[in-house]
Amino acid sequence: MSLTHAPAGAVRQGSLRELNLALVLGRIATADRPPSRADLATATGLTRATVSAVVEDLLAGRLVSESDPAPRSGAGRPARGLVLADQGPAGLGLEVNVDYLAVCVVDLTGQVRHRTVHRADLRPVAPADALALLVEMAGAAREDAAEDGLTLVGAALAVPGLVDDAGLVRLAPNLGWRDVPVPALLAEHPPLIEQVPGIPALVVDNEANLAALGELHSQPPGPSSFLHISGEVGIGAGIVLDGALFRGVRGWSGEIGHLPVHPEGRPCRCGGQGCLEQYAGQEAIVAAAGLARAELPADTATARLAELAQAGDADALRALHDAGTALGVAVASVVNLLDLDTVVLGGGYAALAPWLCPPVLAEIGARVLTAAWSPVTVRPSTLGAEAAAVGAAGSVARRIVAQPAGWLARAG
Amino acid sequence: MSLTHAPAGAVRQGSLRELNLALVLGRIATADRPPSRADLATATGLTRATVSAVVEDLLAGRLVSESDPAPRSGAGRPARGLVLADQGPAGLGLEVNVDYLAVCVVDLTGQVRHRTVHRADLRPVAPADALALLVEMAGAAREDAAEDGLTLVGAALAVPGLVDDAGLVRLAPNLGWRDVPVPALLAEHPPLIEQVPGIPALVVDNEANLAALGELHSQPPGPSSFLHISGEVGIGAGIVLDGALFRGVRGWSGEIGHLPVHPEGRPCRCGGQGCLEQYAGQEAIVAAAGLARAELPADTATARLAELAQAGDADALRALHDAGTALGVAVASVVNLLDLDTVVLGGGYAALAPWLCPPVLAEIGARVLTAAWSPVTVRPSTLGAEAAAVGAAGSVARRIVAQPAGWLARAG
DNA sequence: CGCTATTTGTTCAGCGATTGAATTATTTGC
DNA sequence: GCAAATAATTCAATCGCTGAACAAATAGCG
Repeated sequence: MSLTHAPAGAVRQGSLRELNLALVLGRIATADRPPSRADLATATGLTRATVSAVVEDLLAGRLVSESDPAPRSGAGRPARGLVLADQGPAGLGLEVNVDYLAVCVVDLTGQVRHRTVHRADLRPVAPADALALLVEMAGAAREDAAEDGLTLVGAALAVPGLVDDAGLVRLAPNLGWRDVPVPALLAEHPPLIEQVPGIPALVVDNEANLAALGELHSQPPGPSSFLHISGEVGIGAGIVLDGALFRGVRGWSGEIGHLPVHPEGRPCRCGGQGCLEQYAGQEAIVAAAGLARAELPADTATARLAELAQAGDADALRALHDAGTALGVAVASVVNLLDLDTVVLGGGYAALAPWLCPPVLAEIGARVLTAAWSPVTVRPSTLGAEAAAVGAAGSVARRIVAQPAGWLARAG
Repeated sequence: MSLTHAPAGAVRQGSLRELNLALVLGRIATADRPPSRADLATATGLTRATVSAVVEDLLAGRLVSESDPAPRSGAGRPARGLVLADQGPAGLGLEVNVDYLAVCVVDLTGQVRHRTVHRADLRPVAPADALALLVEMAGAAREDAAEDGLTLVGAALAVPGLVDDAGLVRLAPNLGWRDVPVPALLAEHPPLIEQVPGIPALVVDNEANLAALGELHSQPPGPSSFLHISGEVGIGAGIVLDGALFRGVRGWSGEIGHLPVHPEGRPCRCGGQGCLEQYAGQEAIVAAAGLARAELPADTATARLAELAQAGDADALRALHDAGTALGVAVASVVNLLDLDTVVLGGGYAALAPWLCPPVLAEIGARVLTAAWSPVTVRPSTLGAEAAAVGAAGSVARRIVAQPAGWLARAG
C-alpha cells in the first residue's frame, strides 16, 4: 500500500507536514515492533527533532499512543514505543449479499471491533428496505463502537455487482438490483459517521474488490500484488497491484467469471460462450457433483461439497477437479497477463481449496511461460466469511492512516 | 502520466521545490497552448510569486524557454508564453529486433530529433556484437544531437523478450538470446550519456512495453489506460494503466501471446495448448493465407498480406478474419479483467487493422459484460515502425519532465 | 495624444516547517 | 556513585511559500 499520498496539486508549506505525518504514521503501522521516536527518525530519514514534533501531533490527535516500555537492551534511556491507537477513528464496513447483511467496525490497527450478521434471503427484499435494515444494524454498531472510544469516520459498502464512480449499482444480477442509487437512498437516513475532510463518507464498491482489500491488510502481511478470487454465485476477482486495488477505467475490473475457458462451449447468460462461470461457478460445481441445488441454500452448498470430497465421493471429486481445471485455465491467463505470483482463493472457494489448488497449479505450470523461473502460489483466503465487510471497514481505517491530516484538522 | 513524483521517504524543505518544479513543468508539457506564469499560477494553485521563482529555475536550467508573445486578447500587459525547451536534455532510445537495429533521440517536447535504422538479420549475430553495433550507431546519434544542442541524459533499450529488473535478458526466443547481461556488455563501451541524478543511465525493457509507452505519449494525446498489442513473430502486449506502464511483479506482464484461446487446441512451444500465438501470430496468419513463409522476410510478410486482402484474396481475408477472432477472444478476456476501454493494434497488426478490427470488435461485443454501457475502441497504432525505440527514448525524456530536480542539480 | 482600466510579472516582509547542535532525561555497567 | 550510552526536547538558523504592494506593458476611449 502506498502509505504516503502524493499531492495532486500545489505543494505548500502545510503539505510538508501532511506528508510527514503520513510517513511517520505509516511507519508505525507497518513496523513489527512498536518503534521509538529515534527508530522512526532513522527509518524515515527525518531528524529526531522533526519526528518528535510530528509524533506530538499524532498523540494529540489520538492516532497513536505510547506503549509500555519495551524489554530493555543495553544501556541508555529507555525508548517509549509508539503504537496505533485502539481508540479514535474507525471504519464502518457494510455488506449486502444474496443471503445475508453484514456490518462491522475496524479500528486503525486493523482489528475487527464489532461484527453483526443478519442472515436472510435478500432477493425478494427491495433495495431501499435492505439498506434500511443495514442502517439500523449500523446504528447499533456505532453505539457499540462509541462505548469503546471509537468514532466512525467513513463507511464502505460491498455489493455483489457492478458499481460506478458515483456509487450507483448498475447491475447486481444475483441480488436482482439494477440502477440502485445507493448514496441517495442512504442519505435519507440520519448520517452514520462523522465527516472528516479527505475521507469519503461512503464508498460503494464491488464485493470482490473489497474482499481483496481485506486480504491485503490481513495479518500476517502477505504480498502486495495478487489476485483474489471470490467464488460465490458468480465469480469475481479483486486485483491488487503494488498494494493498491486496481479498479479499471470505470471501476469494473475483475470480471473473471466471464473469461472464456471453452470459447465454443456452453452459452452463458452474459451472451458469450464457454465462460468460466459455466464451469467453475458454484451452481456448475454443485450440478456436476450430482447434488440437487434446489434443496441446498447457497451458504451450505460449499460446506456439503467439502464434506463429500472429504469422504471420497467420486462425483464430488471429479466435479471439483474439473472446476479447478477450468479455474486454472482462467488463472493462467491472468498470471500471464499481469505477471502475478500469488492467487488467493476466497469466498466459497476457500473451503474447497484443498481440492481446487492441485488442478489450478497444474494448469498454471503448463500454461504460464514464466512459471519455470518463479513459482506461483495458490492459497486459500485467511479471512473467513463476510470478508468483504471486513475489507470495506479496513479500507476506511487504512485511509485514515494514509492521510491523517484530515482527521487531525478536525476538532482533535 | 503521473507527472508529479511522490516522495518515498522524508519530505524536507527541498522536496517542496522539487515537487513544485515537477508540477509546473508538467503543466507546461501538457498544456495545449504555451501558458503564461499567471496561467500556471491559476492552474496549479500556487501563487504567481512562487510560479515566477520556479519558472526562473526552469529557464536557468534550460528546460523551458519563452516563446514569442501569443496573439493578444483584451487589455493588460502581454503574457510571455512558456514552452518546453527544444535544447537541453534528451533521451536515447535503442532497439534490437529480429531484423533491424534502431537508435533514436527524443527531446523534451517528444519530438524525434534523430533516427537511424540498420536492417540486418540479427539472429546469427552474437549479442555482444549486436550491442557493439548499436553503440556505434548511438555514438553517431549523440554527436548529431550535440550539434542540435541536445545532451543525452539516459538510455532505454527495447528487446523482444523477457527482461528482469537488473536488465538481464532472460529469454528472447526469436532473437536466440538467453541470459544476456546487457548492462555489463554495454559497460565495456565508453558511456553514451551524461549521468544525471535520479535518471537511470540504462533501462532495458520489453519491446512491447516500450512501444506502449511510445503510444501513450504520441500526439494527439490519447487515453491514459489502454492495451497495446505488438504483433511480430510473437505477440506481446504493453499494459498502460492510469498513464503508467504496468510491468507486473517481476516485469513480465503482457504475455498475451500465450493466453489460451482454444484450451484443447494446437500445442504451443510454450508447453501449453491453444495459445493465441498459434492462431494470430504472424507465422500462423501467413500459413493460413497459403503463403510460403520461407520466401518472405518477416518485415514484408504483413505488407504482402495487406496487399492480398486489399485485392480481395479469399484465403487472405479468411486468414485475417480467423486471426482477428482469436485475437478478439483474448482481448475480450483482457478487457473483462482490466476494464479497459481502448485497445491499440501495433507492430505488424497496425497495417492489418482494417481487417482485424471487425472480428475483434465482434468478439468483444459478444463476450464483454460491460460493453453494453461503454464501448471499447480498437484502433491501429499511430506510431510507425520502430515504435519501441521511439517509446524508449520518449520514456527517458518524460522522466526528465516528471523529475526535473536531478537535471537542475547538475552543473546547470 | 493622454488617461484609465486591466493584466502580467517582480519584490519583499512574514511565516511555517525542517535542520543541526546543544541540552536534558533516564538507564546500564563498572 | 560515577561514567557511558541512548532517548527525547529545545532553540537559533535556514529554506521556500504566501500575500500584498509595486512596477511593467498594453488596449480602449475620449
